[in-house]
Amino acid sequence: MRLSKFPLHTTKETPADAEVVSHQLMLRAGYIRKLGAGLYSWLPLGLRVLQRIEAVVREEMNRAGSLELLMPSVHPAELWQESGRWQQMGEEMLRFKDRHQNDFAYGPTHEEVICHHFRQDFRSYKQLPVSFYQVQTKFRDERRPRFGVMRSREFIMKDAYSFHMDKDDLAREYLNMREAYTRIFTRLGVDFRVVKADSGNIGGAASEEFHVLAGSGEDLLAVSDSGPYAANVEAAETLPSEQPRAAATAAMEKVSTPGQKTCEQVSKFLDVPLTGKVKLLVVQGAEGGLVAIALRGDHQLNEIKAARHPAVASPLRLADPADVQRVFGCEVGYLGPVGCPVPLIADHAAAALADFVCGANDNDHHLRGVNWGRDCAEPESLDLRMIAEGDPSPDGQGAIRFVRGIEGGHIFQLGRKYSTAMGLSVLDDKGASVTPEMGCYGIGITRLAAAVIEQSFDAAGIIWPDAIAPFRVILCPIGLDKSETVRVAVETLYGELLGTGVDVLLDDRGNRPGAMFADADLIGIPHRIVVGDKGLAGQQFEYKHRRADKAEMIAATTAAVLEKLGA
RNA sequence: CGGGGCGUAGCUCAGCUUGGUAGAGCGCUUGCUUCGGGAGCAAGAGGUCGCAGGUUCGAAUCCUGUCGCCCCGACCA
Repeated sequence: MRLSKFPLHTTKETPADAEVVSHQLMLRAGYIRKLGAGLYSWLPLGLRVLQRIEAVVREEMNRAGSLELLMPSVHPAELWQESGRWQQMGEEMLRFKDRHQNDFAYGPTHEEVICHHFRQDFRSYKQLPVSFYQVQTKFRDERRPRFGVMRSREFIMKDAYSFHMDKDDLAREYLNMREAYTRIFTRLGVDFRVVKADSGNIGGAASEEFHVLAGSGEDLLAVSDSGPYAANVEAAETLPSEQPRAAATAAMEKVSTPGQKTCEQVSKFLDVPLTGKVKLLVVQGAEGGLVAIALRGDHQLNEIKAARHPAVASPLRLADPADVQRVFGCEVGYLGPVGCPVPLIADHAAAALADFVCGANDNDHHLRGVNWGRDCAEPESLDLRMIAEGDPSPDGQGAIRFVRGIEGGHIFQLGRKYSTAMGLSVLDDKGASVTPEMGCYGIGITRLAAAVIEQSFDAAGIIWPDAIAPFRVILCPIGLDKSETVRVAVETLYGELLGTGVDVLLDDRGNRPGAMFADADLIGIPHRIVVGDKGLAGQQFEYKHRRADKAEMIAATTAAVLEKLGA
């Protein structure tokens, strides 16, 4: 491609409304342009990157035995009503009516649609297992789109769905996809981690996320400092202490704590560590009523874990303070397990405390020297809290530290949630009806483009890995319109590179060298060849990798250039 | 959804407090000179000041409404 015929719109100034570097650089380098909140156009340069990513994804999906198809982005409401998600999805799903006043949704995901097609055509165990994928535009009406294409409303996703006769075969395919994803992320040249995940409202059992590690990532990951453990903090389990609970030594005592409502205040006021305090959160119960949850003072509730408890309403909702006042007879801030008027469950760490401090269920008063089993009922003890930095890794190897990641892929074993809801069934080899097991597997194509940049840039601009660079090499002729020698040399090289199938960009705009180099660096082409009279005098081109500090001289031949490109 | 902020030239922004006929830098066009890390000089083109209403002799500026965009927060005990 000749830059004289390729619209390249770069800017020196950083757009005001871009927060993260990937967003800034994609705008500055002319990869994307904003159309509205969470809506971006991909300019020719940017589209090339998307197509590169898609190509890698397609190759590996095909290799893994998945079959590409294409489903509509607009879905009839009936399908979503059938699965129950028409109600569940909430505002995130964009809904509209057609001219006949029928309801439709712009598909945020395609489980319902693929299930519908499956039941149209699949009858026999002989047709299973089967796996389909598509690369399709999705729309999720995010409450707050941000960070450019990293969290946009419209985005391109590769989503795949597999169908199986039993759980074992689903587990096999899950591993197959896990390997395919690992190959994809490796080929894209990113530093990534596979982490245990919560399956969210999509439902199902096993689930892992592929995270591109980056400080600007929106997800917090709990990883072991010395073992393989890695989980999204939402999903990270915590272990009960191996030490038995200490024996009670203190007598329970009511103390006045006027105005001390938070754990921090009480801790300071009574001079006891946060780790010696039990706090009580009150949430809506599953069947009306309230449920109390006891946590150690320094711990945070994990809402996902709590909502899984059968007595707790799902999704989790904190109790209205007025209801708490009515039932407990005191303000939130003075709640405690002694005389707790509602069912109580406790996190392992809170249940392991002895001689602890807690609210007295009486305004402006707390209790100290409280012990489970003696002063109040022994609680049901389970894992309810967020994992914290410094906690032992749940697999017993090392301690937890937090890192940030960008979720680029997610694999699920869905089980039969959708196949049941959508009425799928096939006959097995004995003629019995079986509801197939399902898996689903997603990769955020547009998000990955941004994620790669978050990991690979410098002060001058983007640094693309070879695998997804819009062009592999850029030719920068110095004094193109003055020197016939340069013109002939660069045109020859350009033609020969094209002939070998290399994606080559020729900067034939006649710019000054500084402007040429600045653009080349900003748009992030990994290899650069400078052709100038100086070098040609010694039969040499100048080669520089985008990451290298300095250029080097190579023989002025196409073969020497190809060798540098690793082609 | 709650809170805050911003809409003025293609881009980044000033002007608004104290109403008086619209500005800078970058970019763009033309010419000359330059030519190995975003060149210099000169001459130009380019804006219904988001939109609608109101106040006023007069509104980018004041008032009301509306639309769009950005940021923070969304659960604490």
